[in-house]
Amino acid sequence: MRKLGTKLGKDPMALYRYAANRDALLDGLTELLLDQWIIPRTSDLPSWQDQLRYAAHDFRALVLQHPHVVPLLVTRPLSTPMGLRPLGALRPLEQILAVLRGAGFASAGALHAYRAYYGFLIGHILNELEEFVVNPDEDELGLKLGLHRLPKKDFPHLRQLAPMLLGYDGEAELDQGMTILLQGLQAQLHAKGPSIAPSASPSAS
Amino acid sequence: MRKLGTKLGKDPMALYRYAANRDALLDGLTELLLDQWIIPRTSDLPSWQDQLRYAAHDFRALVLQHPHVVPLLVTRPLSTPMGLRPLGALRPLEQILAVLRGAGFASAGALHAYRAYYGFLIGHILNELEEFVVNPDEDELGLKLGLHRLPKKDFPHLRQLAPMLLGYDGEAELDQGMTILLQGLQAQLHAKGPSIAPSASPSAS
DNA sequence: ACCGTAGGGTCTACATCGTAGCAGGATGAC
DNA sequence: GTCATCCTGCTACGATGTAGACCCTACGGT
Repeated sequence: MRKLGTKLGKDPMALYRYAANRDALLDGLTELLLDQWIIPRTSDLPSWQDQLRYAAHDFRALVLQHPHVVPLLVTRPLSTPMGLRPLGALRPLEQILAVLRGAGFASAGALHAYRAYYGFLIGHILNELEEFVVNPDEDELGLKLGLHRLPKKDFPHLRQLAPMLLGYDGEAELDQGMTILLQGLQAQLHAKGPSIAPSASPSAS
Repeated sequence: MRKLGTKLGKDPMALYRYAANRDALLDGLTELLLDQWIIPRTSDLPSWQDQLRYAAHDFRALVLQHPHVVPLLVTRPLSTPMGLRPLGALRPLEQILAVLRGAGFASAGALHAYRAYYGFLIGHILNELEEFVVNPDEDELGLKLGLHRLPKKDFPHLRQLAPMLLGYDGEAELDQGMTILLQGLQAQLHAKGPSIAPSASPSAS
């Protein structure tokens, strides 16, 4: 607030003319971001898998431009009920549901599919934004990543990962994950009927 | 700090004998939680898919007992490089890598598979912990979930979801997602060879 | 020309927070 | 006895979010 105020050359209190409080302002940030998320329309991209795949890459590109909003993106929904979120933040959800319904999912199936899709997507983002580099100037891999600290006995596999950690290709990895997920969803769709796995307890608590 | 201090009947400053600062204390919390995560050993559960499935359910049960650490769990790694995390927080990672290597994944493939797995897992958790209920006392679904606020024209699909939102079964949904993911990983494993999609740059930097 | 109202800005003040600095007190080794 | 080690407490400082009041400017109606 104070920092933002001076950044704008205004009094910090001036901000409260535009947002009720700090949290509301942060909610606005997430809305601004989510509202930029483009979900291809069925008329532009006939295959629903392609639509979702494209949307996933678009989302990734978007949040990578604003990595600092990611913590907000994941923590705010934990305290703000869906019904109270700004409309701009719900638009992508609605559009994805539309894509899924159009693909043939029943309404419950569409919800499940959306959850799997979006969950996977932000899970990937969280993975991609994790830090590994400890000493950027260091040449030796183990030192650069701080992995030398780990006992060789207890962390043999982790210590071997150093080269792969640096060669991370987030886009390829997301695409690969999407392939898995979309194939899985398609299989569920073709299985029709229950659409939700016929295991577990039939009566919800 | 102050709150915690009074809760313990001690001076807030006494805490600083045990943790360098607030952040370190929060890191300790996540370590405490992650260290309770049980990854079944191959000797106990021969199928690697079953191991990962079991671990996923265990993780879910664990964090549902401590939902307030979830924000820490997802945001802390964004600022703490992997190499600096406490050992207890890295142990599950190491064990999962061991499971994957044992299943036949090469070291790069194991990393990719781990990322897909863990990303999917926390994505699910974030989904499951989202709030929807606005007015718990309200009987009418739309009002209860606050969905009445959404324009019918713009949010037809979302408004239809009310009944499904309340009948959420996180355990079944996680299990279903795991089925998709594990099948996908197995397919990658059997494809052998590159194990990672044959695109992108072959030479790591 | 006047006034009223609304929108936006600033100042001050307060409670709350994390934490540095120092001063004890308790315990056990020698 | 003396010392070192560990732990606790007090005080104080700076930073933060924000309530409350006051003020300035713009503008429409008359």
